[in-house]
Amino acid sequence: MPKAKRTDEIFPRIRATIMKIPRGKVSSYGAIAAAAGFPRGARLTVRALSQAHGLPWHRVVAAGGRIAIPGEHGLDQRFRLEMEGVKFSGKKVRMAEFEFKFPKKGKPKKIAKKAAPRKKK
DNA sequence: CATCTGACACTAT
DNA sequence: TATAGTGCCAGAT
Repeated sequence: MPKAKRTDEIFPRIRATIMKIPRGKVSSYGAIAAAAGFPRGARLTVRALSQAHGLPWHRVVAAGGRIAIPGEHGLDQRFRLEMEGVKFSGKKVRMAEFEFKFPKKGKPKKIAKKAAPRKKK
């Protein structure tokens, strides 16, 4: 088995995560990456969206609900989100009301979780 | 193998 | 709010 754990698992995983975002909700690059298994892979989410197509890219925003897409595409994204029922506060999405939380894998065992211990090298 | 780039996140000023 | 610097990860050259 697997050892694959390579970049081959990155895109498929991120794509699947993005697909889980329900209509009318949004998520951030960092949150998606973390949910997919890459706590620091915000850039990976970016790549996944840019390379793959067919994904609800308009439901993905930067931290704080900010639209990180330059040019008119950003306005397009905002328009699409409003069309789905998402409201904005100035230039940002009201994350407090529309940020989608991904399901934690979880196992119903005791809670716990301590901050993510960073791997040191 | 070294360097740069990118639809980022976070902190400091 | 805006700008700048730093860290992160993978791909492109």
